[in-house]
Amino acid sequence: MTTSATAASASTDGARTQRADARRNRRKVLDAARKAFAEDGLDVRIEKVARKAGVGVGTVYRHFPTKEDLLQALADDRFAGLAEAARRALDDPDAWSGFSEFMRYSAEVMAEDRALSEAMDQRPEMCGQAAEDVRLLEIVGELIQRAQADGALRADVVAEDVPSLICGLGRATRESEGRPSMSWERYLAIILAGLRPAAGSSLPRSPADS
Amino acid sequence: MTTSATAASASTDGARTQRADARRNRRKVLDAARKAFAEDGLDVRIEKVARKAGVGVGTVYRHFPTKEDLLQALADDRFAGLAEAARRALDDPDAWSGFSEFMRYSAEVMAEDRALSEAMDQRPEMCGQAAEDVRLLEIVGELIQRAQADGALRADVVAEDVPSLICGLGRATRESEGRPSMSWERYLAIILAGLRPAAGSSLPRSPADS
DNA sequence: CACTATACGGAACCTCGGTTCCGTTTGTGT
DNA sequence: ACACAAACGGAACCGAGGTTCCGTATAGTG
Repeated sequence: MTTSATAASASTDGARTQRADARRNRRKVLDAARKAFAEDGLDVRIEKVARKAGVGVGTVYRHFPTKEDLLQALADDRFAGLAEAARRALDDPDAWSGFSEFMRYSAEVMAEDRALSEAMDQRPEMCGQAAEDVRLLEIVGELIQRAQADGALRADVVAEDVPSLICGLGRATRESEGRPSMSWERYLAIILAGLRPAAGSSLPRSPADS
Repeated sequence: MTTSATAASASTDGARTQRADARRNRRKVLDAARKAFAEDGLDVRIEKVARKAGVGVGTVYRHFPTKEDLLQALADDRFAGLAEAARRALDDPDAWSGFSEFMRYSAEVMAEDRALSEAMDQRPEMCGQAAEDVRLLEIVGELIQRAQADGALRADVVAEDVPSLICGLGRATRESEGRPSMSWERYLAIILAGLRPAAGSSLPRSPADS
């Protein structure tokens, strides 16, 4: 079956025999889907994706048998990007700076992609799987431990918290789409501040007050 | 046409002539809807609401011409509750404590009601209207200013931030439904910590939050 | 107890959007 | 240039779920 008889072209063998335009269209669909999902969230119409890609719905479906499959492909992509960013962050000599840079990057991605944050609480398994595939939590875990070892990060933070926080951040931000004055950066700042170890360790509780 | 002739019973005149069981059913529907929406989010099936309420779909529709109307009623209710809580918080002699109690209350509501947080970013106008109706932002604004005057709250926080933060909090929390180990309280703590004035900026630390 | 307006239940209806199908077009090897 | 499999486009199909309709049951009244 694979590399069937007649099929020639051979080329890179590894590259499944596939017509050039097909490969091109796949790319176009993926790109259009990325934008469309980012704009409209989980319930974009396939037809809109097709239109944006300049192809027919049939074509979308040949490349991705199901809307869910398309979403999955997108998710895998995004998570791969996050994992990549997390790895880069590990190289930062300063643990806290690495961690917060990673948070910033993630927040930005989340804020720009409406479907991503929606998927995170409407398709937990899908995201879990995607994250698993790229070892995201392991890497983030390291990031966290390094920062905690430096005493730069609350001790009770766990790798699993990060997706939730980032996701909440994304959500919080979207609210502000209308009002350009409000940016996700402010929220990120608040959360990062909240993640520093409590001033007097444990909870900030002082006897006196003003 | 209106208040047609025959119609009697009068009673409180203000209370539209309405059969007793109708009133009872309306209540049942509303309660069932509250639970159903909270569990399944914006896309519960009306039929499920009906089943939970122990009535037929037709009945649901007599009381609420549209799913959207039902949602609106629920939203109004929730926002009224929040406004109420905010007013109570204003009575707290300690500004920060009042503010953080309000945040806690809101987070709890958000965490328990899946539809509410979904509505906040999928039906902005609806929520905006509901909040408007109960002057929510005004009250929260006061809450904030009081806390800021005490130097207990970051100076750059605005009333409009609260819904976003709370909403994000709700979202962040839902993620953890499966793993009971993770509670919204941790996230609330992080955000509250992040909302204190930046460490450097003088002013005595204020009292408890709990 | 009889009567009627009000409510009820739930089957039928309608719309929307994902998915399939098939006649047509196009890339690729000869 | 030719032939054919691969790929395409988009109309048609189908199930899901919101909404409507109408025959039946009931609260309220004389």
